Amino acid sequence: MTKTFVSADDVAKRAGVSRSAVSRTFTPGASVSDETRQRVMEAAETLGYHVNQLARGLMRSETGIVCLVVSEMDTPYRSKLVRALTHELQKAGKISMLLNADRSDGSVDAALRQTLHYRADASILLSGLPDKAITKLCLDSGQRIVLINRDDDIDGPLRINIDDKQAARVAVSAFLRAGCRRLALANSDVGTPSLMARERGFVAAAADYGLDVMVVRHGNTIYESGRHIAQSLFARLDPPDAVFCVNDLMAFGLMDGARHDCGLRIPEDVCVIGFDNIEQSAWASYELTTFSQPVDAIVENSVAWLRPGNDSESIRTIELHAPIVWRKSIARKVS
Amino acid sequence: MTKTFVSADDVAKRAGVSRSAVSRTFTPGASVSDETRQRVMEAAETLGYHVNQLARGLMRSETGIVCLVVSEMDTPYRSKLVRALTHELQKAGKISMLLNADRSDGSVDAALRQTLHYRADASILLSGLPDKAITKLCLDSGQRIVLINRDDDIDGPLRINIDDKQAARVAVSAFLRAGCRRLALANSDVGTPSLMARERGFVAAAADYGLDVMVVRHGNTIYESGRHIAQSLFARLDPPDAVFCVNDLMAFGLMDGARHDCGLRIPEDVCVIGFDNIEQSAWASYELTTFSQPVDAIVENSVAWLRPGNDSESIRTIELHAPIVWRKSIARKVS
DNA sequence: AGAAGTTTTGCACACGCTTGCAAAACAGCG
DNA sequence: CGCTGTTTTGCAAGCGTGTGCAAAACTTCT
Repeated sequence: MTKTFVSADDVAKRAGVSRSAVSRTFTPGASVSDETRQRVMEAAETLGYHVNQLARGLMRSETGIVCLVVSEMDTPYRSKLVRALTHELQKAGKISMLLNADRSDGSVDAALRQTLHYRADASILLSGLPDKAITKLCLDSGQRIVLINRDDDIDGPLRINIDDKQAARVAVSAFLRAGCRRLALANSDVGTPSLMARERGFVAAAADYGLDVMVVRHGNTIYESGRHIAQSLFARLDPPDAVFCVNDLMAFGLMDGARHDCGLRIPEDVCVIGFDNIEQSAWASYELTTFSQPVDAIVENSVAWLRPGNDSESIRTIELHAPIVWRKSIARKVS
Repeated sequence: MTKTFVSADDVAKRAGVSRSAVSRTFTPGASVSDETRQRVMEAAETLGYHVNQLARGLMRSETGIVCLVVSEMDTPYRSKLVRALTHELQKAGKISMLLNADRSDGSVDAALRQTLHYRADASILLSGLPDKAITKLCLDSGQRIVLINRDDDIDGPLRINIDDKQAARVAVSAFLRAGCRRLALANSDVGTPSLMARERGFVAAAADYGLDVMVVRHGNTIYESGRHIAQSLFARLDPPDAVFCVNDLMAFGLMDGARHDCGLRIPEDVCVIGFDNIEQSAWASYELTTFSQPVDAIVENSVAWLRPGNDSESIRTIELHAPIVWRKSIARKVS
């Protein structure tokens, strides 16, 4: 347990130069002669020197730290997003702190506090909704905030949303073209803005065609809820012939429920559409028609917003399109 | 863009005390009277003060930062582990930095360098294998290192491994009891120590019973590879009646391939066992018998190792048991 | 009240870095 | 060689915190 980090002073001594020279060597664009840079680099290499970013962050206004606030990150869609975000952030020279906001109770706020403790340059929220006071505190501290799929009305953060309404409309028309008439919607009890937007959009679009929708909400936005909903939906005397699930996980549960619990065939007896287009949608057991989350665009926009020199005043909300991906969970009814 | 963080000085001025008093208020166990603590807390609250952990890390030897190095983190098993780790680390007062080691080429080394840049207290490696020189550098800097399922022979890190050999042996005996005799093993080309241990363990255990194993390796350790392997295995004149897949994702691919591409039934025509026990194993479409990764134990041991005051000299390797989880992908052959 | 013992408090230095500023070194030129 | 203009370099002052040390304040006891 020596716990001996090598400092710029050590390197300076070894290279026979001043500490400033070392600092400048590792500061892009600073004025150092090729010769000293060479010697510094050499000394740094043999000593194993690494700039202390904590100390650097103390002087500069940027720390290079970006916080990702996310709950239930082992969900396929979330983990995909987190992977893509960290990857892109690293490419942009940033480093990501992962803040788990799992315990529901005020945990997003606690996470944002950590964000302040570590003087993060920015925070990206994938889950939950922060308290306005804390959000304001972060913004006042010069932090940038990105809200992904959280439909907040606070001014200051960048909001990236999916056009859920539009997607829901496409879902309805897809069902109708396939000859379905008894529409159902499977949602969770969670009530996230985007989930509710999908539900409302679907119901409204159906209403435009004069159709009612059986809306069922249950539990969390997970597989088991979908399966549970299948059992209650297909026990009805007027069971649906088409179900729009607010995400893929619920869709898989619903499909498995329909097939294995209720003895139904998909798409012959019932058509299903999901949302997110996670890996599993393409698996042969599901072949789920679903809407593709524009992960790349989300990431790209988030990272671009963090780059200095973009006028933070101009854009505040970005709405992205989620295109439908056709697979085999929907097909024309033979009448 | 004010970028104005409030410092301990501001709080001190507001509360009418010295800056030391503020510092001590936020240092557990320091000597402050109840009255001043009260006043400091109040001032801090109204001003929105948050201790600068970067500066604190400069003085103390601990930064509270733990780095998680992981590639392909959207894999179900990995994301589950990352979620559990961050959760437990947060409970222990640590914060996790997520380092994406996706680009294969030396990216683990680059990640470990970041680890040094931010003076992390510890690093936990879930993927890849680091260069020995860099590992040594980290250790020399007083960092603790945990290698999960990387069977490295460097001395210094804590190594947490699964008893793959034992699991493989259980798999063989399960197949034999079910009446299977033509065993196969589906592996990827990746060649991770743990994957190879499963393969070798399975082949060796089968040999003990005088049985040969058809070993097939293909691509990455993912769904598609499993499906591909199914097609090649079941095209043989002596197709297997039991397949052990080195992870669940490959098992799902293999099952879907067997069922949807080759028209086989599971478990009637072929029995399957996987590894990891991820969410999807319990889904009705798969009902996969598999080995459960002891995620909680892995996390618990990792975090315990980071706690100060455990004698870092004593334990170096922990081998954990992965119990089998019985589901329906294996059943007695009717002979 | 005064002595002795216990908290509490403020000062000042250290941590490892960046950066403005002025001195030093260098290059170009007559 | 001296003059001017351009790099390069070292000094020193910060950045926001923790902490040893001695002075100050408070307690307790005779």
